[in-house]
Amino acid sequence: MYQNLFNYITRYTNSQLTPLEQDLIKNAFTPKRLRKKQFFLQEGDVNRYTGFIVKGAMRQCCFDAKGGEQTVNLFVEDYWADERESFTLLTPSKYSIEAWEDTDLLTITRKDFLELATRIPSIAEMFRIMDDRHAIANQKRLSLSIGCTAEKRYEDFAASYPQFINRFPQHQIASYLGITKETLSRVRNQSIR
Amino acid sequence: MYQNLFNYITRYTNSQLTPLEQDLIKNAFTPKRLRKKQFFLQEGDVNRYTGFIVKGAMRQCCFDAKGGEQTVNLFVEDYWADERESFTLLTPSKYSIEAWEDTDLLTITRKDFLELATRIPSIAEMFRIMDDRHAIANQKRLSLSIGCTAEKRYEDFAASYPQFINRFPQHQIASYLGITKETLSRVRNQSIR
DNA sequence: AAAAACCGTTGATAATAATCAACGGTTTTT
DNA sequence: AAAAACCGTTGATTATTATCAACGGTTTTT
Repeated sequence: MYQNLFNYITRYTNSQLTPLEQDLIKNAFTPKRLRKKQFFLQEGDVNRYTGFIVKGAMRQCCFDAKGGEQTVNLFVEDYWADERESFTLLTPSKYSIEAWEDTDLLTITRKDFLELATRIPSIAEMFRIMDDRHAIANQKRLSLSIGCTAEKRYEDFAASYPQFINRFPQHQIASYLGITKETLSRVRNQSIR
Repeated sequence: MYQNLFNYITRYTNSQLTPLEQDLIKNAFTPKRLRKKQFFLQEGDVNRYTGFIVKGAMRQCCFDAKGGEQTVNLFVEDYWADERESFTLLTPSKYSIEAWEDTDLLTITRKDFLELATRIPSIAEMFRIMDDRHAIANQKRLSLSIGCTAEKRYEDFAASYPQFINRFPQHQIASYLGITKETLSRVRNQSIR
């Protein structure tokens, strides 16, 4: 269960965790299991916990009055599932986070996570690197979104995140890309030819 | 010159800088002055310095073969001008950063900045808070971009960043929003009625 | 086992925004 | 002071994408 998280940290920071640090981490996180379609976070609630995904798939989304929904983020193994604004500022979340497969998580509050970072240098280092990569990936997604057609956006998505393609339905991927499911379907079928 | 930066740090962290810390900061940063249309960073170069904008306005942009250009970020006073990917990974930048007004900057390398953070707790704290806010703002920009029409995006932009409206030409703002200058012009003139 | 909900696809039509072109009014350069 | 470049606007046309509706084939629920 915890091995994935240990691997993740060492892979990010290029340094080993001591047995003592591993114990600290084990004590700080709480395992949680969700079934498909269960919510980790409900719109309007405060997102007190972030969750490291050991196994499974989740999405961040919101719903409007007329039955519509928008998917804004997708998560699989080795992702952290949280709504950054709510988790950071402890404000009510505008989004929900839903398990899309049966999912195993390791959860922790922001306060405990920050405290852990003061005790374990690797965790502090991991935070910095995660923020860097997150900012870089988001900037790229933004550039594609404001500068490219639906077709190019899907092309790039398929090349950059092949691990998402067969784990989420197309209408969620379409929404994530900012297009309708019909347009995505046409884009996919045209690019076969 | 440095007072704006000191104010910025104390405003972010809610804690004062000691005289010693202020001296450390003064020694770590190098002032730089740019005239309008001068480049702080050229596409293809490595972005070795980030710059705190004391006074002025800048934009991050790229140019294509056929004379076109795309503006992906706008900066004014109290912003940090850098291209995160190139600055972090020291890879050649896909973007340029150009002064759009005569601009005064305080510049520093990533290495020196990180080292400063180890000596001055307020700087480390500032990094964390900056990353949080940056991630939150970018997520919002992304949600608007994939979920809203040109009109809504401009509305939100005008409400959220009034300080940009009269300092950058409309065609750059249009590009930043992912629409053409003609569409922005029409959106603006329709919403008057 | 039957019913219901979900999913991806296709077609027809409508809305949105891009493109191309031209214009006067700036500002900048020479 | 004249020429050139830049800027925002408007009109006409085209391209892209959304919307609405319907369909068969799944999967899930009852």
